[in-house]
Amino acid sequence: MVTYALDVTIADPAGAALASLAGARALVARAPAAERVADAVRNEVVEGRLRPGGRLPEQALSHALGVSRNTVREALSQLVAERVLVREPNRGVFVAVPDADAVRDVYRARLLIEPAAVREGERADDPEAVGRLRAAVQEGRAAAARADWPGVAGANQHFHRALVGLAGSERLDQQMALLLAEMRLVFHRMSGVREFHEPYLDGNDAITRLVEAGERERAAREVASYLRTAEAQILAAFADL
Amino acid sequence: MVTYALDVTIADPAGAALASLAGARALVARAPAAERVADAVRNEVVEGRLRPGGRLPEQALSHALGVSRNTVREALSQLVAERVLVREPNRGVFVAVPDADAVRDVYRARLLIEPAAVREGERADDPEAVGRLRAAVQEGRAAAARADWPGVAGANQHFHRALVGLAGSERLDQQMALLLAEMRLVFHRMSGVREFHEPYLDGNDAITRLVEAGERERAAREVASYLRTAEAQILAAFADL
DNA sequence: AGCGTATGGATTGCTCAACAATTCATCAAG
DNA sequence: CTTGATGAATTGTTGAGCAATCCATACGCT
Repeated sequence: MVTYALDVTIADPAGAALASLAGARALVARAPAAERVADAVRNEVVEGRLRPGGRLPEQALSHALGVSRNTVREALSQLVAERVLVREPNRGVFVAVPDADAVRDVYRARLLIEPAAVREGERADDPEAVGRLRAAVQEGRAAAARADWPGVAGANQHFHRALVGLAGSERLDQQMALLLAEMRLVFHRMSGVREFHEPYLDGNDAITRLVEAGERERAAREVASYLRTAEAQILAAFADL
Repeated sequence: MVTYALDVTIADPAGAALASLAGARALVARAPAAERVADAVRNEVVEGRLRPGGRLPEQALSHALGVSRNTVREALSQLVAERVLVREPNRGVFVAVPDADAVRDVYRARLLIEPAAVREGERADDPEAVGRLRAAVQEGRAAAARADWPGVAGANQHFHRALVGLAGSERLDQQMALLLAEMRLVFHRMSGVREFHEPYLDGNDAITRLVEAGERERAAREVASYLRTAEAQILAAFADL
């Protein structure tokens, strides 16, 4: 091992081979505790095991996850910043309960970003990026075949992440991940996840084909109309609750 | 005081008037300590008093700001999530040093969001939203007249926030605030802030006039070309450093 | 019953002190 | 001039503790 590292150094005086190991640092140093707690809680929330409006007492989490209350606190703060949780001063943090306004706001953002990513994205003809679209479509079909409706919902989210991925911006990807996490909270307030997501399987396929064919303008319009009907449908479901 | 609250309740049984006070909660409960620390540090950074690459030892901050190290830690985590700071495990947190890749990534995001907001924003003909554009233009001119170049840079940022404000989405506004904070770090790595921002005073004015005239398509194109030249200029400045 | 007021427990917000693990500079040795 | 040891400084994380706040309950009065 030591010998091997030495060889590499000698064979490559400029150190380029060593530089390629820089990314490995993330692997050797395990994720900080607060990060892991945040991931765990976020998972429980988006997976629906913690209901919107539900409370997250610090001590309970501390005990359940085997970390100190301070660490829990750090994790919760991060999730509040992500809008997954809401903090009410001196009362605690709760799973966010998105209202109709939140839905409208999220869709206003998505309606700007997603069609634009399809229309002008720098990676819209990069086979790898487009491949992720196709993969998400197939993932959705497979889940539907198994009658795995949460799986269909997940695939749908992957599809929309792949759409934004066409833009080729890490920062946009990250932002979209937040918006989609919020959307999962919205879905958990609605019933009938199946009826909601199923019709979009074909739509996603159609959009993917358009992108693959380089018909970006038409694909973008399709995405926009997709989003508009989804928003209307969700708002309608919210109206009677 | 008590009597007054009582009167309101009686005069408005539905509680609509009380609902309007919900926002006041934020005023009665002062901002949490971690938040204030984060704001303070972020200010120092974007104001340029803390140089990119500079280190932020926890103990020093704790002592300087009169809060515990735990609180400092919470604030730093938040700023890391905002990409203003970077954490190197077991080494500390540092002011981020954006590289050319970061610049490209930020501009890819801005180039999608800003023109789209101008072209399709739901508030693009709302006088209040458009007024903020005009206000930012005047702020910039006033600052230039005083030879206050950091002021010009600030006004420029206000202008771009106002552009995104045309979309009418809180979440997009917030995202743009992060992108612009990162841009300030970029500027602090460059010299000649004056030469950089001054030419855009007229450009902003022109864009504002187009928006005011309802020429949204042309305004959007103008914004896009604005962003492209700015990016090229910044990347050129980065090339020789 | 209806309404204002204690009272006490539970929880949050924050601090302080401690300790293992890690990094880094220094310095000695090969 | 690299290797290894030594030690100081800093981070990561824990635990205990306390004031402030909230909330449910009980109490008292009308």
